[in-house]
Amino acid sequence: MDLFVSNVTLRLDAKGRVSIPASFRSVLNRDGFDGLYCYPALDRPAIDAGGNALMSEIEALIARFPPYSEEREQFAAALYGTSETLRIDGEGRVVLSEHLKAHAGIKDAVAFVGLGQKFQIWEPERFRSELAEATQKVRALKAQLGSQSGARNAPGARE
Amino acid sequence: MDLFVSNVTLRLDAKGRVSIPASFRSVLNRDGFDGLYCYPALDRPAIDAGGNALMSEIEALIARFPPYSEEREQFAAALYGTSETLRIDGEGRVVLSEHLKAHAGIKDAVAFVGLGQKFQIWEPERFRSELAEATQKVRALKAQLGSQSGARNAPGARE
DNA sequence: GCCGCGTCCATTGACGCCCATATTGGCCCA
DNA sequence: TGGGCCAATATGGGCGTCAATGGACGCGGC
Repeated sequence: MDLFVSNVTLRLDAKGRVSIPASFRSVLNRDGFDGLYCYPALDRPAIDAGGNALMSEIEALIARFPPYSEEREQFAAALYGTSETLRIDGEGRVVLSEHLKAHAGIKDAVAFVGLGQKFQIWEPERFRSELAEATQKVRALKAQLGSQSGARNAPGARE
Repeated sequence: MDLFVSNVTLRLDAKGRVSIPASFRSVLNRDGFDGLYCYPALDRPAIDAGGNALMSEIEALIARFPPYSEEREQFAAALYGTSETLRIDGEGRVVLSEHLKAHAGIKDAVAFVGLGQKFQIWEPERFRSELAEATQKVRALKAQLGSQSGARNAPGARE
């Protein structure tokens, strides 16, 4: 398995530590990255996290803009400038910075959500509502695809 | 055989384990995927399950959206975020998570239903009524088609 | 010093893995 | 063609290991 999938909710202990789910850790290990690369998600109260794959993605995104262009500088600042590399302890735990926790509204528990190439860290309650909203959108798209292609479901549509 | 077909009902044991039908397992083996990829079906109380073929479908669906777009993030959360890869033990059994069981209303038995590229897992009673309803629709459709060409029974129909 | 952080150790509960049994269904042979 | 043998599937249970969590110790730095 080389993708982040599923979601789990785990609690922070008194020292602010939280275990990274074992399945996510194994993906990170395979990816070969010592630590956890993360930054506040651009347009939502969550933390984006991942390893080398995520860093490459960001690099590619920024490389689309010409060097020294305004957009490039802004993207670089927004992504690189706010990112952190968290240390993972012997038990597979990390300590989120105050800045990250504030951005996501995290208090004493977090939800780890697999997104394929990366994963996000949410305050559990906020994730619940986000998920409900997202599910509605997917349903709408599926309905759209279904009506376009007649009785047959389009490839990729859920039943 | 590289498609999931037919349906079987099996019981969960005291530890919540349930055998995957041997015919389904052989398809999964051919597909080359160690484990069972599954997620709650979008608009019905069932669990979608499969191997690499199913994962590719999801991947293709998400790839429609550009990286870092809001839609992509939401789709990834709704699809990858709710997926799980279940481990298959030496006897070909899996343990369904509480979340999955809750979605499908599963208690102590499940019905495995082949759908070609993937299969679904239902609470047996619910599947019976779903099947009855589907049969009605197929009958109605068949009546509409009347004596047209080869309007034989549609695949999956029960007389 | 005191506080924060990093490393190490302990507990407990879940889960993976192994072995045992049964019941089904197919196959072979008379 | 019928009976019985065999194999594979479905199911039950025990046990060891690992993950998640909590806490202790020690080395810095402000």
